[in-house]
Parts: sequence; C-alpha cells; structure tokens
Amino acid sequence: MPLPGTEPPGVPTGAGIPDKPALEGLEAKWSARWEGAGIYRFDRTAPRSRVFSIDTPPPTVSGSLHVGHVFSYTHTDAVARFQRMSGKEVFYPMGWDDNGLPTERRVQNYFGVRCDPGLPFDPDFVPPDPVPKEPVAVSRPNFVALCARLTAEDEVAFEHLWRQLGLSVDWARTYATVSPSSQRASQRAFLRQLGTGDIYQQTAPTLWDVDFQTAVSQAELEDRERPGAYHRLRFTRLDGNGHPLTGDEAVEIETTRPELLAACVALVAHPDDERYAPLFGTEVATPLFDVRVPVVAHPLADPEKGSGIAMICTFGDTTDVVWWRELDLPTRTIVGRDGRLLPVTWGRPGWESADPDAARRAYEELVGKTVRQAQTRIVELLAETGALVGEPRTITHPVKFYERGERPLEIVSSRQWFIRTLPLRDRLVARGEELVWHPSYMAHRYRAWVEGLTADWNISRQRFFGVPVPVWYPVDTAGTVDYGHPLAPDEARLPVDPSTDVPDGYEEHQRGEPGGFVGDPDVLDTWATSSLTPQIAGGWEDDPDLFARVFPMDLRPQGHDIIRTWLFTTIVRAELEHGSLPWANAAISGWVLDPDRKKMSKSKGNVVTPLPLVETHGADAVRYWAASGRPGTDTAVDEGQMKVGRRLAIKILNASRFALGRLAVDGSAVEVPEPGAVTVDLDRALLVRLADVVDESTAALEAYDYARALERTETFFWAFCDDYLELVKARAYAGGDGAGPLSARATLGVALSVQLRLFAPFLPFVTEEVWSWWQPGSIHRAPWPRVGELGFGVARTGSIAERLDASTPSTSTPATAGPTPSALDVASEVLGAIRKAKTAAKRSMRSPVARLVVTGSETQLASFAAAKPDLCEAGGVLSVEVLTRQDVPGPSEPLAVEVVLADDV
RNA sequence: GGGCGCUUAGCUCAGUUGGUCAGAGCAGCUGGCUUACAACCAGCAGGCCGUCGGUUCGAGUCCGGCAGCGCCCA
Repeated sequence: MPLPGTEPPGVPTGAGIPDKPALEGLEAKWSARWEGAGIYRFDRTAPRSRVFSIDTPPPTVSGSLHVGHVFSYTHTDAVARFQRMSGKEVFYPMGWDDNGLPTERRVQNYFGVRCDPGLPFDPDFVPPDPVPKEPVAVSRPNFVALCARLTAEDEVAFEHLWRQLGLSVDWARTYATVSPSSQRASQRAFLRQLGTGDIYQQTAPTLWDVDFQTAVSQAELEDRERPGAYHRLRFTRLDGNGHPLTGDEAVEIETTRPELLAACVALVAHPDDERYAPLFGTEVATPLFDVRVPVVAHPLADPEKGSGIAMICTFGDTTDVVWWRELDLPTRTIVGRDGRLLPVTWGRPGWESADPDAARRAYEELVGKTVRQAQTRIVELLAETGALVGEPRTITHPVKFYERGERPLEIVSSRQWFIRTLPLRDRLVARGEELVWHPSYMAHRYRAWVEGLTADWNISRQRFFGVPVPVWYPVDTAGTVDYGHPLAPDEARLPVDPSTDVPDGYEEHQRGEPGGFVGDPDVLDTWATSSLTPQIAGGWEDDPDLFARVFPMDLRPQGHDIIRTWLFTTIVRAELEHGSLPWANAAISGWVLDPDRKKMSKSKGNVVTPLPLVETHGADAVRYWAASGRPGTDTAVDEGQMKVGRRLAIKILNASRFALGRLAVDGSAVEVPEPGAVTVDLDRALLVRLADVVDESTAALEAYDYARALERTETFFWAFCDDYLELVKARAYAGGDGAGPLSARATLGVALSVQLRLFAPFLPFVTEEVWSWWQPGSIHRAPWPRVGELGFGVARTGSIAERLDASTPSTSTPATAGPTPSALDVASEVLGAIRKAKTAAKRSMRSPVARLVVTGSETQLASFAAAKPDLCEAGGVLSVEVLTRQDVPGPSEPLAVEVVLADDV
C-alpha cells in the first residue's frame, strides 16, 4: 500500500509513457526518490508478528569492494523486498565492520604510521605527507582516530555501491562495529558473561602469531602444506633408579621440531602399541639436556607416524596441548612471543637436568634465536653428540597458520580471556538443528565445526584498534598486578577504555603505581563484537522496545565460508546471553568465482570490482545475474548473464509501453477494465497460467529460493511477449467497448501489473520506472500479487484444466485422459507452425497464409476454435480448414498443422 | 584420512515428491527492418543426463560402488 508522500510527481497518465524508454539513469533517479520518500524506512511501531528482521553481516569496509558482496547482498535484498511487499515491515539495517586487524593494516600502509601504545596522545597530530618509508610512531588514541577517519571514507564508497545496486536498506539505521554503542554492547556482554563465569581468564597455551604479536582463535586457523623434515632422535632409557641403561636400549622418536627438545615433557605412544608398552611408566632422558621425562600412553599417538612414539613439547602443536592437558604434564616454555627462544635457568625448579652444565652449554647456543635458526643449530649439536640418527627425512605436512599470517603459529603460554564454549557443545549442536538452513545441507558444516571444537574461544587480542577489554587490575603495595581480582566498571559507564579511563575508587595518578591499578592492555577479538550484530543492530538494552520487535531475527544471510566464524560465534553469544537462537533462518550464499571459475583472491589478482559492472550493464542487469545464482551454489562472474538481464529489463520497458499504450488511448489516462471483463478464452488461459506463476514464485520466495522465483517469472514473461502479445494485438488495437477488445485490455492491465510486481524484488529500478507511468506510489510498497487478483477463487485446486473448467463453464471437457490444452496452448502451437513455415520459406513474418489446415482431436479443435480469430490476425491467415481426428490421439499428441503460404497457391 | 557438494547440449545451468524430463539461455548457423522492442524478432541444429551395478512395470530423478572436480575439517 502506497505510503503518503511516496507518489511520484505528476498524475499517472498515458502521457507518462515515454516514446523511447531507456534504462539509463534509473539508478540515480530512483535511489534518490526512494531515499527522499523513505520507502525502506522501518516502521518501529509494527508488532513483532508483522516484522521481518534481517541480520546482515556487515562488510569489512577496509577491504576492497568485492563482487561477492553484490552477489549475496542481492539475494538478501530480493527476499527483503518480497517480504516487504507481502506486508511485512522489514528491519534491514546495514553495518560496517570497521573493527580489527584489516583496518589496522590498511591504516598503517595508507598513512605510513605505526601504533606505539606507550606514546602520549598528540592533539595536533597530522599524518605525514608524503607517506614516509619508515612508519611514524603514533599514540594509540591518534592511531584510532586515523582508523576512524579512513573507515569513514570507505563507508561512503560502500554506501554508494549499495545504493547504486538498489539494496532496500534502511539507511537511517546504519551501525559500525567500532561505534560507541557497539563497544557498549560488546563490553556489556563481556561483563555479563564474566559475571556468570562463562568468560574467564587463564594463563594457558595460546595460538600466537609472532609477526602480528597477537593471540588468535581456533576459528582463525588454517592449515597450509609446508615442507618439513622428520628428525630421528635418540633418547636414553633409564632404569628404576634413574640410571642410564647401556647398550642398544635407546628409544628413537621422530620429530619435525627438534628445536623444541628443551621443552620436551614426555614421550607418548598409543596404548595398544606393543612395541612401546614395556616403556609406559618408565623414564627416559632427553639428548643434550639430559632431562628426565616419562613415557606415557595416549590414543592420539599415531603408531603409523614416524617411529610410532613422539615427544610432547610445550608446545609444538595443538596435539601437544591436548596431551599436556589430558595427561596433566608440566609446562616448560621456551618460545617467546617474538618467536625466539627464551632464556631459561637450568637446574632451577621446572628445569631440572641430570647435567645442568651440559644443558646450559647446549642451550646457550640456541637462546635468542628464531625457531628456524634454533633448529639449524640444534640439529648440528645433536649430530655432533650422536643423538641424531641418520639424515633428516624431508616431508610435506600441514602446518597451522593464522589465516592472515605469513609464519607458522607458535603456541605460547600467556594470560588470555576465554569464552567457555567446550561445555556448550551439545547445546550448540541442538541450536544448529533448530535453525532452518537454506540450503539444508549447510547444517553439516556447522555441526562438524561444533563437534570438532577442541578449545574454548580465546577472545583477547594484543592489538590496538578494537574494543578494549573493559577491566582493570589492582596493583598491590609491592607493585605486583593482581590479575585474580579484575575491577569491572558499572554497566552505566560503558564503553570504557581502561588505558585512559580510571576504575571506580581510583585516581588517574595511581595508574601503574603500587597500591593503584593498571588497565587490561588487550582488545577483544573482532568476533567477540561481530558476534553481537543482532544485539547491536536491534538496540539490545539501549532500546528494549525495538529489541523486542526484532530479536530473535528472522534471517541471517551469509556466505558458507564464515559458518565456523560469524555464524557460530553469533549463536554462541545469543545462547549465553538470551538462551535462544539469534535468528530463525540462515540463508547461505555460495562463492563468486572469477569468469574462469577460479576462486578469486587478491594474490591471484583476479578479484572483480563490482561498480564498473553496475555502471556498464545497469544495476538491474547485475542483480539479475546475482539472483540467478541458486542458494548455496558457487557462481562465476558472467557478463553474458548480465547482458541477458539487461535485455530482460529493456524488454519490460518496451512490452509495458505497448500494453499501457493500448490502455491509454490518445494520451489519456491509463484505464484498466475490471477483471470481470476478461471473457475471451485465450485471455483466461493466459491468466490461469499466470496464476500458476504467482503460486510458484510466492512459494519459492517464502522458502528463500529467489532464483527459482525469478526463473519462473522470466520464462512466463518471455512467452507472454512472444506469443500472447502477438496474438492479442489486433484486439488490443481495435479499441471500442466490444467484449473482445475489453477483455484484451483487462488482461493486459492485470497481467502487466502482476508481472511487474513479480519482478520487483529482482529488478527494482525498471519495475519502479514502469510502475510510475501508470500507478500511484512505489511498486516496492505495493502488495505482492495474489491469485485472487486474476479473477479466480482462492480455492483453486489441481490442474490448469480443472481451473479452466471452473472459470469457463461453457467449455465442456471431453472424456480424454490428461489435461485439456488451453486456447493459449493451441494458439502458441499453431502460431509456431506458421512461423516455422514462413522462416523455412524465407518469408517475412508479415507474409499472408493462404490456407491453414489444422487436424486434431475434438478437444484440441475446440480450443483452436476459441483462439482462431486472434490466431488469424496474428499469423495473417486468410482461410482455415479443420479436420477432426477420429483415432483420439494422446493428450500430448501435437496438432497437425499444414501451412500454405499465399504465393504457393 | 573424515565430511559435504557437484558431474545434463560447445559454454553456463534448470529439471521439487521416480511416469511427455531430454529443457532454457548464451555461443553457432539460417532468415526477417514485423506500427512495443534491430541493444529487436523468427527458426534450425546440438546430449548414451560422468561410470558400473541395484531397486522398480518404469530411473538425470531413489540406493550402493568407482572416477573426476570443488569446498570444509583433521
């Protein structure tokens, strides 16, 4: 229903139909008018039952515009527009994910700066110009200000693209994940879960990127195949009294990380491995360092791998962490946060050695080296002492990397904040089953991820630009920080920055002083904030009335690549905070591949930028391409498809011009006769078929299958243009109030109106343009078409034939099996035969047909008779002869059509 | 190694519960300026539906094996 004030200027009249309609300029024209009229504003007075709320993952604006965005956001927009036309108030805000590392890196490169949190804020700071080779150190507040400045520019570019593309976003409701309200939500959730114990702090093994100098979570890991080498090391067996056993009693293990030997805390073999069973419970001595370590059993040890027995180090990989935790082993940390070997004191508790001096001498060769350098040196040392057996055996094996990192992750022990996810596993699996997935098989991805979780979610990051961890710690009189008793702010104070704000009851001058306090220096993982987009966008706590109307949301659209990150973390937070799903449906889009069906990546340089495509082909054309990609299916960028979409949009302009031209005689206002005027069988048959399309398209969109809805509508529309418009032309041009012309005009009017609305979610610009020629208000607030508009009862059932019977009592159905061909079916078939004959004879379509002989069953001929006048006009047929076939052909048996062209007589 | 998906015309892909399902568009070819549309229209040709087996009266369609491709996870 049209909103007040949304009517385009001028009364819709026949004069509103342009002579030469064109697509050019429609994007600018309509996106401005939609904004001006507030077509996509969310009406927050609508009750929950009438709201359709969408939680779109905000794009990272510091990343480049990507055609993948256009693809999946178009899918969402089609659904949003359908829901809006179906009477829902659509809550469709757009966010910007400015938070996090990508923004930091971009700011560093763009301005030539680096953040030094130790520096004081410089209020007069201006970024260096030109950008220097060596980055300039700036304070954290200055750095954050630069981040804000750059992301503001990026947001403009994104919004421009979205508007050009015609996303029906409520632009009054944008949010950014670094905004104060987002920070407030993020910190509030943190404090609440800290209160419930679902967030805890622990010194624990932490996945660590030595270049970014930050912890990363399991979700940010990726395996990469890297060359490595198995080094076979000889460990000395010990007797019950700790004395070395002589002879060939050594245990040989194989490791790819000999440099971690000093961190070895045990050897491990499979419990069923008979080769090593006698060793379980005994001790061995490490080479070089002579440290006594136990031999233990654990099922994760792979008898097939290497020699079947492995050394456990703290920590070489994630399996070490599992062994360490489950077998309750001690910690010996030798890798520092910079990826270099830390100094240790041999002989001290925790670093016991049977020969501390030898251990010290060996370790002195390694300390301060990077792990790579240390490996080279220790291999030399091991070889010199004879502990290295044979030559290292090179292999290729998967190594864990931070997905943005360039060097393998190390696992360091450090103090970090975690969200307790492991105990939630069963509940999270159940939530995954409760969520409705489109397509359904995407549920497997989620389930596999949740079931494969091995660690709680580490949410602290040692970065600068992000939401600060909102706590401080007391410093005791001796100057020791008491991490066990974090000082949390009152929720009313949020957001806080502990590096500049002061905890209640303290003064700024006490910062870092004995008896004072220190702020937690870390920021939260970006996912710790991004996982709250339903809460942030919905006004959680800040606007309870709004939140109650939109949460849990109806739809989360997103790509399948972020199921384990964004979708998963969002479910975790909603479960902890609200005990519910964050949304009812998840619609998962596929990837966009490059035109050669290769995955796009910056390194390959095959990333397609979307704006030129929109400018070249038009927004409707690009949307057509995107909407043709079925849910979950990877789709290549295909300019051919865009050209098809453009052709379709132009066709809509032209066909509409024709139809409306017949309805607005001599420039008068468009007048559509009442549906009751549709009396001609051919016209009824068209509307029956259109009713099917309405049904199918509606059902498809309700099930989030936008591609199917578009395809059905498009197929119908081309047939409508190619056959029906040609057949109806004579009656449409005839004018006057005769039943035939009246029926034709009524059909044209209703068929056009319905088809425009069926297309509107996909081609918002061209449909709005045509709508404005003859209808008040925006098509995007017009009601979604219903079968009832076409003059049929709501209770249509069964086949087209049955519907025809119901609506055309005069047509009796002979007792043949199968559906009766409609007047339109027969007319299309015969028209096709006429065209074929003309083409074969290389004649113009205009050339007359001297004689047409049609042979068919009684049913077919009855339908033919109904279509005959229109058919003769459309085909230029001068005389017709019909012959009844007595042998009752099958229902799908084609008519026999003989065409004699005029000149052949 | 485990999981998921895909394999239909030269290309991109539809084919919803097994029974006119051998389809569309693009590309190609042959024609046509036809009073909505030459950025158009009409027509033609093109396929053992990856492979092997099974269920069935009947299988692109359901089940299993295999092969190839892709993604996710170890």
